Amino acid sequence: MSSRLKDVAARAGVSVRTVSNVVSGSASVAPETRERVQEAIDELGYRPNLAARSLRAGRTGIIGLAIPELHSPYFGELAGLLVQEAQRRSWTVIIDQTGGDADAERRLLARGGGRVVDGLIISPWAMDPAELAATAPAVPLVLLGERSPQGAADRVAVDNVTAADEATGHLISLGRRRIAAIGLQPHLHNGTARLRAEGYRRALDRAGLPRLPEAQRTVAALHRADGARAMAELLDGPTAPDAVFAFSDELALGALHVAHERGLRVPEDLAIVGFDDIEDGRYSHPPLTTIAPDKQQIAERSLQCLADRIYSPGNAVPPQELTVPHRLIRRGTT
Amino acid sequence: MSSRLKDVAARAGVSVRTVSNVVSGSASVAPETRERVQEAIDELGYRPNLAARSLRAGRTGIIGLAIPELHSPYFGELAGLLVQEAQRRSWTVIIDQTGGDADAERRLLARGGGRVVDGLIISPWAMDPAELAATAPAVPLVLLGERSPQGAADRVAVDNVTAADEATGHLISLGRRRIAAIGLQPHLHNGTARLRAEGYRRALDRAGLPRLPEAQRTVAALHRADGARAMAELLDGPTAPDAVFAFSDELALGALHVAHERGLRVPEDLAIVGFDDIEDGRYSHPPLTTIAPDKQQIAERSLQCLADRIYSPGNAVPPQELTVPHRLIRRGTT
DNA sequence: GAAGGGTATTGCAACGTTGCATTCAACGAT
DNA sequence: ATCGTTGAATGCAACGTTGCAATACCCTTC
Repeated sequence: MSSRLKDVAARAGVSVRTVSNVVSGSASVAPETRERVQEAIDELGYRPNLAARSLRAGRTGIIGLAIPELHSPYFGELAGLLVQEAQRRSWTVIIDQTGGDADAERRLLARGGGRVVDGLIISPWAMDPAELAATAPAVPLVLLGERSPQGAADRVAVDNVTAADEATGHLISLGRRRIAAIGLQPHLHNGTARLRAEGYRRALDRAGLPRLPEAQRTVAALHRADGARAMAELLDGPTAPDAVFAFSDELALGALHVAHERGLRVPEDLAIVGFDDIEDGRYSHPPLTTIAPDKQQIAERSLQCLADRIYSPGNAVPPQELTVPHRLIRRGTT
Repeated sequence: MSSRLKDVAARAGVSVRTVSNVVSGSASVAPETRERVQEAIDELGYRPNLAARSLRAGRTGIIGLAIPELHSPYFGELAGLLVQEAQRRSWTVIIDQTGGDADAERRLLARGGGRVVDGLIISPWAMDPAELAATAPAVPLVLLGERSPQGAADRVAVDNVTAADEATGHLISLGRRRIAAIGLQPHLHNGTARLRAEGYRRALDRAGLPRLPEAQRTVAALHRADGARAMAELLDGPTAPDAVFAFSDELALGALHVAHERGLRVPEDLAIVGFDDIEDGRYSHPPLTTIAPDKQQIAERSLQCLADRIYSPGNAVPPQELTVPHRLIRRGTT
């Protein structure tokens, strides 16, 4: 059933080493020998044993990708791009779902040391960045979207503060004055929400608009349901907003849903800006204005970082902070 | 940097084998020895080398999952469930994106023989089922949603014909008479679209409604854009439909989008039923009526199949065809 | 005090592959 | 004819782990 170099060698009447040479193509092999070996390989259906290869080479050709949720459109799209980009480099991707669970993230880092993977791309969510830095695994690490504390690892992200500032500024420029924010997550160590909140406040301050605490809504997660809940709370509150900046497109879509339910016209009565540029947002009714991070670049540069560290561990540069571009895409909700 | 059993053994002053015993916990070790070894492990930060373990054990603890697109909500949600379920069984999942590309699917099956993976779950798309059966890899295989030709592998799917029949029947029961179908894919070997079309036609026949060729729209892919295009063609055609059965929720959402654009009221002027029950559909405006496959069961039973074949290759039963339940979820579009 | 049974520890070998060094043959140049 | 060079094929060893079998030791029992 499972044939080895040895079996092929026996069948072709050559040594194990020669078969290995044919398979790898590294050394020179006489044409007729090569042909004979190839025949034996085909007949036996030989496939190299990657565990043995990895053991020998000290590398697996596998990288790990850890994201909170695969089923969320943003991470789904990003994972798709990363896998695609990894294939280009003939890497295989192991995907892990941490589910916003700190334990799962810890387990993952621990396994990173187990050297199943040559490198790790992680989008931290629940784990304390300081702990993350301390537990740094035995393999090269790239952080997505999270500022690592003392530069423990390479990091790829958009400029969240500026992006949120732009989103809010866009609403202000449309004449909106009661601008709510949906998506604060003070309970999580993940800094993304904090940065976006900072950008939101900065834009308000610059325009001389008051920061209303009740207009800044905390959410448990970034799903549509959370956005819907927050929107309902806002509309039931003392001062209904005339615009909303949601920290993710999913939140925005949830908010949009509630706005429709309540009979509000979008964007006339309520303008909405999201964040992520997921595909759904292009097909919502009306289509969603959003901040679009350059996901393709996130994927490319993350893998570039990993490749540099995996293949040239010698000339290790200090951890880098890479900022990928973003842009405001104006659609129907503003 | 990378410590081995040998290093730990040297430090703790015991043999390599004893360290291995401590790590695996299989044999009995004296408490004080265990403690001494554990200290050495902690100090050196020892992590087992999984390549070596796999080589020894003949198993990797990794299973492969091949889906056409990670970024599509349906596959994203399904992948999430599968990964979660795999974690429960302490398996790691490698995800591969075939992109509806037959070559990618072939490459994957070939690699399956490379024994990086102990088993493979594949959602075939572009590959000819007959070829798929012929190329059966060296590892256990589970097919998602595809009827394998001569029962070459286990298969997990919903009853597509019946489900499509129910969806169409639902529209008929609402009094609709000009019911279009969006999602035919005669160019693909993937049988899913064909089965859903069959169910659609069966329902029409039973109700004595004519099968209008121009009401059965072919699509290139199952995305919103394809649904939008097909809907536009239908509305520009000679007889505008009063209902649409879309073979996926994404198609349905694209169609819904165009319906809004054209000023049609949904469901009054146009009723829509989708297929998949993706999360977006619950938050569209109005929420989407759809056929919901039991994704949790798809995940559970696929992995159960794999586990059976991986751990008990001896008592190999013939390939099974598992049908998972589905149900019609009525929401706002009908 | 010898025999028997259990516990704790160990050495050897093997999983399948590839790097290194070596061998052997053939050929062209001197 | 001899030497050096190149091409082709090979054997040995090692990657880090664990199964198997063997050993050494202590304790109980008659």
